[in-house]
Amino acid sequence: MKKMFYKEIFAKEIVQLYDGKLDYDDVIQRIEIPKHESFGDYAFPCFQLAKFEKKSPLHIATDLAANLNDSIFEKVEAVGPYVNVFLNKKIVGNEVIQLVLTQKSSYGRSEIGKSGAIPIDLSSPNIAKPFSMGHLRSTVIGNSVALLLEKVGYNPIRINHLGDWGTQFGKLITAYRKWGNEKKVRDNTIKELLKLYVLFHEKAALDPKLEDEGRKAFKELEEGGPKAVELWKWFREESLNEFNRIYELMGITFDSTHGEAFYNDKMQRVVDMLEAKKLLVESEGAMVVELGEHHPPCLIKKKDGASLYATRDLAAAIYRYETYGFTQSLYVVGNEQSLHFTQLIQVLKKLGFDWANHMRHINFGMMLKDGNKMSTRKGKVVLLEEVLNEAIEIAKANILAKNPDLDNQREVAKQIGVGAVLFHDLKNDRRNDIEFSLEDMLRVEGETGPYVQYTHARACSILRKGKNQAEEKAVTLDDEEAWPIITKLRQFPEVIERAASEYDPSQMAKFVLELSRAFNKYYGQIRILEENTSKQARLQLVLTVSIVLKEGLRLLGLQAPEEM
RNA sequence: GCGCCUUUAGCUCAGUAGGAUAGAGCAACAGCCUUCUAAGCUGUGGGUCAGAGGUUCGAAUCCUCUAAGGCGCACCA
Repeated sequence: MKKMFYKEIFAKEIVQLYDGKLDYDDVIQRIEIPKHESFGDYAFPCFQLAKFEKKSPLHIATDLAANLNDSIFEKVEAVGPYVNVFLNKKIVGNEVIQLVLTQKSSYGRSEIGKSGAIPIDLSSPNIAKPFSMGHLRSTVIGNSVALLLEKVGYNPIRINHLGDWGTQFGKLITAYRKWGNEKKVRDNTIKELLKLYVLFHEKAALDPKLEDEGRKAFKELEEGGPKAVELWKWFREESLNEFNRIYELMGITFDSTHGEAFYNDKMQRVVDMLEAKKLLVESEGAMVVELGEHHPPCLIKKKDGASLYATRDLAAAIYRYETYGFTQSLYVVGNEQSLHFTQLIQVLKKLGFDWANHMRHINFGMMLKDGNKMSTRKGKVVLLEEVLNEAIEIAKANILAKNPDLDNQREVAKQIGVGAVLFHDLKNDRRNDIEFSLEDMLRVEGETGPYVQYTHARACSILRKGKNQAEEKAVTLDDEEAWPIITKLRQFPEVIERAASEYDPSQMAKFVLELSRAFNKYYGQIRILEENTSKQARLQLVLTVSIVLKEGLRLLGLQAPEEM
């Protein structure tokens, strides 16, 4: 992958001027990108040098500025204690544009990951419950993290660790046996099951004995009781049908859908290992692993002998290591489970598995409703499918109003509606809690997915009218107004690297917004299709923007329609 | 009670591993389509960066304390 080393050139020149007295790595770290365009493309603050040079930073800056010269710099100036350099817009602009034009959608790809396998635990909805907004976050963030990691050369393995096991199914089976109606459930599975689940918790609050009954039913299931298993299979299958519809809408696929139940026969081995290492102790009737003063113990077996969340996750972690030989193992799961993952990693380390150090909880904030957690148990859920469909309807209405002759209206409306919802979830730091707001989620103006998609479609429209002249031979662009676009295009590979290494799609979301803004501004200033000597160069710029926007959107899991 | 996290414009958030005048979007107001997609662009107003100390040439950013809010802390996942 060819890279552009403008910053490195700047750093090298400074180091040379100080002839061994400065450390290159130190200098490169200190170089910053100024906030204001008027301060140039890179800046070097001279405060640190003042100490051993025994001169004022202003003095040093002036000296440095006077002695720096490289054809790549258009201007070097000292402003107070800073040395600001301006890159040669023609040379750099041209290099960037040609680079993107040759590499196309692989621009920004790297091999940092060396094909290392990274299983990513994402989405993981609970069977027999509706796909809620909460699971949207895991799905969308996890998918984008996978795409980013793939772009930097890793081999991500998307695992949908379905919540298809556990006491909750005992509860559900109990509820179904007591109050369920087969026909109703058959007609409207998820909604009816949710009703039963909520009902169970309402009744259990009054009659604690129900909880025991639920636990007993789960025990029956875990021991393979045929009637319980039959019900469970039914609930699972119906739920999967519903989930698959949503995944298809969002364009997300998985490499594995081994849910928790898959580990049912793999848990005994974990228990044996723990026992062999004498880590398992009895506490209040349950079997636990003590984790010292700093953490509460990790529950492995309930007093009735049934397994728990941690038991299954331990088995899954080991299975993943043995199956994939991962370089990292990620869990895209909400903040509220951070204790669970620290316990999980601690227990694995106690078992002597060094690879536990490569497990990471990719945590994210909760979707709140009126400042509080949404709880399935209380029936407080917003259904993702309904939100997606509403977003698609809005997109359809917009198309009808703005571009009624558009082909493929259904498909485009889907791309835009889904794009709005996904982007809304990705644009902010994943660790922030987000207050559920249908209004915000369905917005299509401003900092939104549709805004970026629109910008891309706009660029495509110009290219169509430019009759592909952009594809022709290299030419030189000399619009000052294009510089902010060039700057953004240049940063794309760095943004990818950073977003991938920090598992942070929001950086990519911000990037595509900024590139869109830069392009839309340019669009307002320059008449691209005007017949003159600049036309072809401008069209090339437009082409690069469309390539990078499309690729940026793809890395977020969004489609980029060419017309909308 | 213990642990983790959050607090920046009316609202939602950025703020590049401490640096030059704290930025966007939304909302409000005022402009821009006979000419490349107005899901766009331009402009105006709006801030004691929760509060108090400290470290530093320099703090929204690091440290300490205080306040408010959230999440977690044994047989749910």
